[in-house]
Amino acid sequence: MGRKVIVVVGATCSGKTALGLKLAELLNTEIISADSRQIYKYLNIGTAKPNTDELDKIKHHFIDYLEPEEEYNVSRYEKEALKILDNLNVSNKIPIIVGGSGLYIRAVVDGIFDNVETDEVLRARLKNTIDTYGVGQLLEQLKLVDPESAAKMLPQNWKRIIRALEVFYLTGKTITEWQKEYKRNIDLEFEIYGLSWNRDVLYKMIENRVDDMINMGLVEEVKKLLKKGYSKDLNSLNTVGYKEIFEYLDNVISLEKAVELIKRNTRHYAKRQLTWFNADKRIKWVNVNGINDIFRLAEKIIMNYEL
RNA sequence: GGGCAGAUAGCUCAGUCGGUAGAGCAAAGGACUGAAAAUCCUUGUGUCGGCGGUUCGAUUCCGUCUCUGCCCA
Repeated sequence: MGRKVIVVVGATCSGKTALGLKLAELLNTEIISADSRQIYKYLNIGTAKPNTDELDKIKHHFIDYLEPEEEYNVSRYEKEALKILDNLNVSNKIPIIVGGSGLYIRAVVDGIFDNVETDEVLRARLKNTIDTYGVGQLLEQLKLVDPESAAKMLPQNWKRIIRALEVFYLTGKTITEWQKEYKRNIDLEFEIYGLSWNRDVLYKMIENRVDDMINMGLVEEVKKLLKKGYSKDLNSLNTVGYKEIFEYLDNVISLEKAVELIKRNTRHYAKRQLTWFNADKRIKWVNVNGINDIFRLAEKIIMNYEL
């Protein structure tokens, strides 16, 4: 029987942070964030990052971990997260993973095939093919070598197509085959808890939180990022709450419209998260309807662990 | 008080030369293996404002009423 790891998932705004903090406090342990945006420095208000008090009180990993211009990927996340899980095990602490980035969670829980590194030269060449002949050319190539993954690819996802071809050209084996073969051997047992809210209530909370973000100075935060010289084309800034404010600052839309769009896009995001997590049958869903439910849940969860 | 224009899906509107209707947005469902807060796919039945009339048949034409907006008094 492996070492236990507690995982907290759920839609944005569902109280994951609160539950994680409570659990970490009760179990005297640390939090491993699985959030592809809170991982970046200077994205605070718009990502609903834990505040400085909370970060001082409980040690958080992968918060303020990257500069906004840094490229990152799930495979790196998996490796680095596993290292932290090891360290915590050594010091006899039960790790708590908290986050809404489904792919990151999956990478840690199930692993992600990592036999094929990236090859920037090859990528550049493939990108060149796209620029000259269009993405259809690459999709045709992929159809020939790996029809199974080609069938799932859409032309708009050219980065995914490049990745699939990259894997094939570097190894002579398709990404589909690699995925099927992939098996990871780690001695960890993940307990995944999902926070479930009535959809209408969740949406209402999302809307309130967006209003709060504006009151807390989201527009100023975005202006500061621009002043620091960060481009809005950065992946880190292709984020709900930031891209809409860029539009407002460029006078494309009004602030009112930007707020409305942030609310809608956050709802859409929450829905995508739920679709993702609902597919994972290992998740233990807990209905909650307020912060007290979350504290009660924390108490209940820790009863399963000897202190 | 008079005139004009509206009233159709949760919202904004289109349309039916009379055979009970369709777009965008919202919403819902889904996919996802090195961008993942990303990137995509699928889904449109609603007393066509109420009541009468004409008609085989009215959401569509006519009358009337109600409501909304604008204009004139």
